[in-house]
Amino acid sequence: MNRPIKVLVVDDHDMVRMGLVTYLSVEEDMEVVGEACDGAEAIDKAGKTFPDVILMDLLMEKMNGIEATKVLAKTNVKIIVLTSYIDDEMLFPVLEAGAFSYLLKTSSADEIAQAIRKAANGEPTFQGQVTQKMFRHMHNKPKHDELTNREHEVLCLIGKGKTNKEISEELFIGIKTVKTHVSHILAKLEIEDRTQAAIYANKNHLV
Amino acid sequence: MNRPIKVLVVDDHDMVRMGLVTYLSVEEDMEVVGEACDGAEAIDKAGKTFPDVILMDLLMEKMNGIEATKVLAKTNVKIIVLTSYIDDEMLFPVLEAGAFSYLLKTSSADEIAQAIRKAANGEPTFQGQVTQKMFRHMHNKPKHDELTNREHEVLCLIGKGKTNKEISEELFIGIKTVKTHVSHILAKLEIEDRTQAAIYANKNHLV
DNA sequence: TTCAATCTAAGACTTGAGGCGGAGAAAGAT
DNA sequence: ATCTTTCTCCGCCTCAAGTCTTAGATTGAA
Repeated sequence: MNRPIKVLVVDDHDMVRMGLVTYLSVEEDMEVVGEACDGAEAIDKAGKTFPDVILMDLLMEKMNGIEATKVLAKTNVKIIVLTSYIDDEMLFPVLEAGAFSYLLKTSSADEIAQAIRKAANGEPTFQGQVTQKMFRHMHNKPKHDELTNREHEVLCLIGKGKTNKEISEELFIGIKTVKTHVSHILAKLEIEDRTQAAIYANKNHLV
Repeated sequence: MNRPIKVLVVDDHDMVRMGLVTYLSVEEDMEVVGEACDGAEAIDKAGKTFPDVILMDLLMEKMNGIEATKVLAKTNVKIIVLTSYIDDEMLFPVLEAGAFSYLLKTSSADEIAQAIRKAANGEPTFQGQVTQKMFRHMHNKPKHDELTNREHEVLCLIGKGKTNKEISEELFIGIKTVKTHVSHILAKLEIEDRTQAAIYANKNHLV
């Protein structure tokens, strides 16, 4: 065996970091070179410690894991997402952002160690339902994927119960423009009115 | 100092248990007497190790934390709920079930140790917004309680995205009547339009 | 019996929402 | 250099939504 695999642990939960560090310390072929509790700190630490693998939590206070992954994936570090549950809203964005593996926090310590070894070797690990979800995602992507950024913003505000006037003020655009966006949203989502749009936004956790 | 506080750690995440155990082992006044990864195992272990305090996760595979709390709270053990986020759907049921303290997993290791000491001493700990939520829960029971049966029915249909006309047909009443109900709903819920009503209905799982 | 709550509904009125069609500007892709 | 996408905005039009006020019928409680 060569040099140990250098691991950076990123999680805003004290105890999760502690658990990971404790376990990984007994594994002889890997070494925790740093810890971070948010995305920004992760980027900072990664620039100093040059890890081979990063264990990354997704939900964190300051900068979330997706943002950090986007930045870090540009280097050659392998990012293993380690999250509490499979959330469609997070899964695909983070995979697109460049995550290399996707594990649930219910994983045993051993499974995590295996995933780290594989990642260092260039093999991704995807837990259970993730593969299925990816498959479904490919063949049946959500309708709101077709929305433009602006339309997405408007839909979010509709989902909060805002009127067109309020939206126009919040986005600094004219009411007419908002109406145009709304019409496009309704057409793309194949629904009839803003009420259904609001329901859609909430059901799909776009709010 | 007397005998150490006996702690039982219940969580289905390997790493969380490991993190807790690691930390608590350096605290001299407490001792982890057992670990469990679901509610059933927790009850079993508690019956054998007689802990003073139980750190309990809520979301677990087999038997969830609420069920386990209901059973265990009947003994004199103090149960500290340790969860990822404040979910109204879980908070009050688990408090009613007999939980003694409520902490977020974002807590520092030190905060958790403090909560354990306090619990052993008979003092509950509630983190941040929990107290506020409890207060609001007590004094501000859901607004839709004031709704009449008919209004409740109408609200549900609004929550499904139906128009007044559709509602009138579904309930075999006139559109004018539906409008009357809608107006009353908006007034009682203190909102402005049916879109907000739809969001309300969905958020409060009235659909 | 009397009173309060609920469900029903009407008329008159205002306004927000949404469709339809057109159009200019900027940015990227080819 | 041209085409496409996206974001911006206009006017015109229709209709659903919502307000306000009033009111009859029923039911159950005081």
